[in-house]
Amino acid sequence: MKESERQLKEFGIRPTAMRILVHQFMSGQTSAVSLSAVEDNFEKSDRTTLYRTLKTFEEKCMVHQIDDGTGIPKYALCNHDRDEGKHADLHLHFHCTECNQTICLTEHRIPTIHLPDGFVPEDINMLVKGICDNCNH
Amino acid sequence: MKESERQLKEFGIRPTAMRILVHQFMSGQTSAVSLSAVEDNFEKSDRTTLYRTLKTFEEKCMVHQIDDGTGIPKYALCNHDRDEGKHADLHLHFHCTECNQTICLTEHRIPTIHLPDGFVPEDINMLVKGICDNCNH
DNA sequence: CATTAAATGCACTGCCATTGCACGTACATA
DNA sequence: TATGTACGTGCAATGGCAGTGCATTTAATG
Repeated sequence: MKESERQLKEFGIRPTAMRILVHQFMSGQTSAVSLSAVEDNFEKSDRTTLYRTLKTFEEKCMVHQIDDGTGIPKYALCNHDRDEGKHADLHLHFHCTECNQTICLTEHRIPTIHLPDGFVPEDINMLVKGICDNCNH
Repeated sequence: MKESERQLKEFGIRPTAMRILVHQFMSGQTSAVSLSAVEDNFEKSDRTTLYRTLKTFEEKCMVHQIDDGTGIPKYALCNHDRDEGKHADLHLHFHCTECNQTICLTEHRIPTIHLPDGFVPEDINMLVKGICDNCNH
């Protein structure tokens, strides 16, 4: 896909074959993916490469890392439609304890929080665990 | 302290010497502690014992586990003053990226969230990262 | 084509949660 | 007091997964 290549360039990432494939893969996902998941999808490639690929994507703010409480970091493409600046991941994340999938609820902004005096917030992470729509039927 | 012993019994935990000590230790903490932190404080005892001690405390709902994004689980005594039922940890957690401490902001309840249709919430985790009061001076 | 930087693959380290097993200790019951 | 049983503790080992160092390959540039 030329589209993936274009996107990569847009974020200042050199569009290598591997990176294009990984981007395509992530574009096709409805939920966040773990490194292992990517690994399983590209058995030909090395774990380290994929690891660093995701890191690069993250540094360039093309994907954001999600901590869904499983201890295994997940990654998802950022949604830059709405201009969220550097904090492109300031939305709600939902982790389904049934199917073990983690999805971004980009519609649901994290409500503003008032902290005690002297506390300066820099990043906010909000995670809801439960049963997702799919598993509820 | 007889107090720690009393508390343990109250939660249905047999008050062994080790458990009493761990409880006392946690009572004296202002921030959440990791297993390693407890370990460092009780060099005489075994890591496994402390690990299982914390697990037991958690199962009996005397402490709650906190995921502060560091990948290392932290534990803190639950605040049962306000009756939160099983969800005694439904408050905000703050992780200071400077001193690396994680504290419970029990005053700050997590705001109610409206999820899309079909999504059933069971647990909510909200974490703010930033600079704490202490490190700000 | 030559030079240089970046990307990739391999081997390895290391942290830390978690588990299996054996031994010790408290508690209940006769 | 003896004895059995469940629970607590300690040791050793496993295993998952993040992260790193280094050598090799690939791509970009003049």
